[in-house]
Amino acid sequence: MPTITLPDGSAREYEGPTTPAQVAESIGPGLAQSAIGARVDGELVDLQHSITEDASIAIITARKGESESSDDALWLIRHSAAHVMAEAIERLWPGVQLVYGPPVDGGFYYDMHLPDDVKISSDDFSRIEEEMKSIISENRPFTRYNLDVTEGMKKVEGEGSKYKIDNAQRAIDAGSDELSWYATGTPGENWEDLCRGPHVPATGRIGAFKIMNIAASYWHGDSKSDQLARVYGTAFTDRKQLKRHLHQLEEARKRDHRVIGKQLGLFTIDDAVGQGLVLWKPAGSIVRQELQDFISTHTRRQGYDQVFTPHIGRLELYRTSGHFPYYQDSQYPPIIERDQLSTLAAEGCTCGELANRLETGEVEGYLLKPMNCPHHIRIYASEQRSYRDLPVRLAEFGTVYRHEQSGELSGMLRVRGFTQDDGHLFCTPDQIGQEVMGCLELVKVIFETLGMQNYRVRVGLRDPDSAKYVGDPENWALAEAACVEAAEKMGVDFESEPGEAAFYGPKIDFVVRDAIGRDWQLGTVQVDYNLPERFDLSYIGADNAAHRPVMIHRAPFGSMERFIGFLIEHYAGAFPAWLSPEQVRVLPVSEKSMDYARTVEAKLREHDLRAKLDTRDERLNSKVRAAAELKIPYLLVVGPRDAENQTVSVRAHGIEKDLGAVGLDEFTTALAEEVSSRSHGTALRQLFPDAAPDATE
RNA sequence: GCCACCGUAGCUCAGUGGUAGAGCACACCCUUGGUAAGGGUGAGGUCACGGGUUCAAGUCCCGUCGGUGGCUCCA
Repeated sequence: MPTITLPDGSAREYEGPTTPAQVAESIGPGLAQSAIGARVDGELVDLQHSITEDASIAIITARKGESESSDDALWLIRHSAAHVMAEAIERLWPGVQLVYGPPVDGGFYYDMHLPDDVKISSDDFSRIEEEMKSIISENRPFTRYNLDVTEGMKKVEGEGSKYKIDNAQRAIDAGSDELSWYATGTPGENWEDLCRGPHVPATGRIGAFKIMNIAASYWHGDSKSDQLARVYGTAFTDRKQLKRHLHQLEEARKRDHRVIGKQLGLFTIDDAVGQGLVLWKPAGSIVRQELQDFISTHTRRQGYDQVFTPHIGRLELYRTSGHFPYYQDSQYPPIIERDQLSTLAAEGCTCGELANRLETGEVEGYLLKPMNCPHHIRIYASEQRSYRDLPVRLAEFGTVYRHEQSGELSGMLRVRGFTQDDGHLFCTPDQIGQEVMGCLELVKVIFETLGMQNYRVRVGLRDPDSAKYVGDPENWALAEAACVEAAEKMGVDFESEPGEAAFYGPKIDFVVRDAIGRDWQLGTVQVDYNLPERFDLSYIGADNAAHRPVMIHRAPFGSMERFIGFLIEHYAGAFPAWLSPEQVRVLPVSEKSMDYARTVEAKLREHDLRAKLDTRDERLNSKVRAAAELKIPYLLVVGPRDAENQTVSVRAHGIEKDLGAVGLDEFTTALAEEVSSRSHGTALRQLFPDAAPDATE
């Protein structure tokens, strides 16, 4: 006689074993009809799941129309849609071997191994969808049945798919004492798949779906293993939700930094220069320079010293640091002097030998620097250091080059040449805590100014069972505690991830998500015991003996390329005035007002504002439109009335109307103040308190 | 790097093996205007590159380069 507790706390008793379906039925026919699954004691299950003991239960329903379905509901629908898609594809292309088909963020996919003569392309999507529609319209029940491990393995092995055998074996290895199948219909008659479930009660409950994309994947995520085809789709309770989802995807694509970067003339990547090498156009350079100035102001306040170092360094330097040859694959090849090359060529040296000799140091060369730390380390080592000098904090916007795999390159977010807001701190072990804290404070100040709230913090700690780490365990414990404490004090949510530390020390990473849903690591703070050792760094302690300093690497924003790529998407190109390439544009109503317009422009420039004048022979409508598309924060319309009164008629980005006229001096002062305080929309709020305060966000 | 798809004017994109297209942007002319495209005229092309098939290739085939998405990688 199980007692079932509902989410509202009420309890019901049932005769003998029951199911979520029966529970829903007993509550009401409406609920029974819209139920698609349940959580029993927190576990997601089928409606037919057998409940034999007291349990708490929450019925999962598919909400229609405007209200959004819960994550659980979408998970069930998408997982079930993956099955339907797999069945459809198997019908269309017999011989396809299914591998694995889970729901994911925003949809689902199914990995499959295609016979050699089968290729699925986006042209086939409508056929797949038609087939799926027919399966859905048959409204066949998802029917689960279980076999014990022996029987189950016998069945899977009999069917002979190595992928399914592997899946079954993994389930058993993970501790399952039985294997389960889901048939869409009657087991033995209809299509079925090895699957742990759960699913919606019947195919008809998949309200709306769409095949989105096809891509390749590797079996077990191993690039040396079988290549699989991955078909992506998405599914919702009904068409309305699907339509809204597709619309959101379209809107998100408009924020894509590559699209906006082109529209606003911020940057370009030119094949004539090279893959993954960003050319900052004048407008983008302004954004970058402003941001660098901003960051520099704060690092100076934190006691950093600015340094500059060259773009290349001797190979020996990187042999010492260990970067060469360990990361050779992702470095541009070494630069070897011409004389040396000719000598080697004359000796008949092969490429393989050359590589060997470069590695051993018999042949010397230069490396396009993959990291700034060795250069900074040599600056530290250039003087004798006392404990009184520590921490030494060196900062540089240092450009590094990494030969990333071509398939990885993506706009400004993954490039081959990039400038890190790099810094290296050399300190005593007991200074680590305060220094890590300082790094996080900097991040916090800058993210707050930029209005960035949607970032995650990851604290990478060592795996206690692994021996791959350098440095003594006591120091590690100290450094890890410092990182965790700093993250806690920063007051943001963070995840501790054991095993994610670098081999040389724990780290804190900042992760953001781009317009199309991909995660990117921006900044990082890393404690390092390794490099001071490798470079034999020291300082003289109070005891007059030499001691080893600890290094902290920190690039709180990662690279200027990635950070600004992300920032473009964050603002959808509508930068706050202080960052905006063009802060204010003057629009004369007609040529007759051109003289006054020039006075206005000159006045703005006197206040160091980035102002431009639209001199085109166009109507005002056209000038407003052009400026609005460039997302310029402030537009000043000037006509005869304004000339007479020494006023400007203001329009602000995001507010699609004339806000009214204010005195030229008044406007200029207010905007100059907004810019110098790096605030967002203060001039607008000051001059036009009635205008929507958040409209420029 | 792997797989799939894509590459046509500065940009966004049409284009059925048979004369290379549109809109925007650009130049010039008309227009002198008060808040998201005033009108006209014109210029602009090695259809990514290299081979091949064909009487004929932007279109079909092969290769190379580049881009996009995913996978893998990321000190």
